[in-house]
Amino acid sequence: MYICKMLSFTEENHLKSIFHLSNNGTSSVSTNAIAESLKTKPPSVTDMLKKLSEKKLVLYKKYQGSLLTEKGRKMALNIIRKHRLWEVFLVDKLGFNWSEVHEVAEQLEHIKSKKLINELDRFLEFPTKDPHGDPIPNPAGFIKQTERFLLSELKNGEKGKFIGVKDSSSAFLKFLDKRKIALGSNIEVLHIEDFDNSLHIGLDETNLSISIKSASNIYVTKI
Amino acid sequence: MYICKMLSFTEENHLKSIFHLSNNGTSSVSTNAIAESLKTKPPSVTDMLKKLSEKKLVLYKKYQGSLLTEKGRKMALNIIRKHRLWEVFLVDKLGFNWSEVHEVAEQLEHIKSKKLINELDRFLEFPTKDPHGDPIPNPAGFIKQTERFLLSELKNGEKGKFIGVKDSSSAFLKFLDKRKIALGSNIEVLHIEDFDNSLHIGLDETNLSISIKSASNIYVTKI
DNA sequence: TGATTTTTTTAGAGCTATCTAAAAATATTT
DNA sequence: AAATATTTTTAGATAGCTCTAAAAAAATCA
Repeated sequence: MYICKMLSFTEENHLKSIFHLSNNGTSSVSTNAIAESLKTKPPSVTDMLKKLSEKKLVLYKKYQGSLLTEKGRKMALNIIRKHRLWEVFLVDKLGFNWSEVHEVAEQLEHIKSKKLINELDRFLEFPTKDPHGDPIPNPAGFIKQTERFLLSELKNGEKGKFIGVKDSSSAFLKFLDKRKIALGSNIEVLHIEDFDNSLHIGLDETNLSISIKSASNIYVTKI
Repeated sequence: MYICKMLSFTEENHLKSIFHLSNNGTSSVSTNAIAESLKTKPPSVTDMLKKLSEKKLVLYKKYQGSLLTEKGRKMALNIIRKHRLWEVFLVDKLGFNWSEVHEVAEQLEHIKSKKLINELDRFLEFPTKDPHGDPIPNPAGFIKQTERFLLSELKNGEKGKFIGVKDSSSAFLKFLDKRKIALGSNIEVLHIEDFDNSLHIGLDETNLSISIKSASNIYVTKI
């Protein structure tokens, strides 16, 4: 029988980090990038890459960056599935704000119990998106991406529906809250300022200006 | 400001173990007993006791056993509070059987987030007992014990209400399930067998026999 | 009480995960 | 292409938690 030995928190975090840095596991990732994203140092990452490579979760060749294997990608997606389901739980059931859930979900995602996560999924009525608009992988590790654009990519006069954020830092989410920009909002690009590329946008019944930096963190579907 | 440095899983498990082995933190506990309950070896426990003693969570003197300080007792109760609230969640919301929750709750109890546990408490509507009938400490670490007896202590003809189990091993809980002995059941001692001390009991509309060993694992209130 | 057994601690080692400093490989610039 | 800069790895150290084997203390027994 095939036994998938249990991974440590650290191993799981590395897999997740590689996944996020690699276009959903499709491209290869540098050691430094992983270290930065995990707030650790490159030598620690090198050690871990060797270990994950032995476990056939990562393809690793010295100095050549690292790439998830199919098995590693599946494990990463499983952790992400857990993370996002817990985020839904925290917001929908416990009344957390979307800016507060990440830290707690980082802990909850490491709980090991198939039954727990499947029952949680059912309890939440099989959600497909987390509170930030990110898709929730199914138990087999399949993830459905809808075609999306950054708000900053839209041209004058184009309309989009706000479906997710790129950077889900607490600061940015609170920024959006303050301006009443919520998932599902319809946004129209009314004018793009030549001087600083800031956008004047129509949001529901009101108008406001946001910087190019903010617009580059907002995902929309064109409508 | 007073900062309570975060404890590791291992430290938390030791505190919890000492609490359970010490009549709710009132008496002192032997090193071997702790090692046995944590399925670890005595030298590991000795090391940990020194550490917890430095943190003022345990009173420890070489060869003299160990006793929780008030601070240590509070921390243990907080972990137990989390454990039991999660058990309620698993049974009431996710449909787990009471025999399946322990292992998962052992993981969930270590999640660090005050907000999480307080909101969970509210979401569960402030339960006072876990699925095995054990009381849930309040956020301040206060725990309410109802007067209880072992079924084996009851005399012929006495009646009790089943309110909890002493040993909540999965095997014993399944044993109770099979016999339809559930929390809240009313039990009457009809006869105590001289030969092997087994009990003939009345349970709701039926009668059955259980061994003295089983009866010594069942807590009741007299009615 | 003296001998024996049990409990507990010390000593020393291994494993994981982390780090810093220095060396090696790769990438960039001139 | 050579010099320089950056990235990555190696080497060696530290900290937490675990173990076994042996020593020390306490408890039990005869």
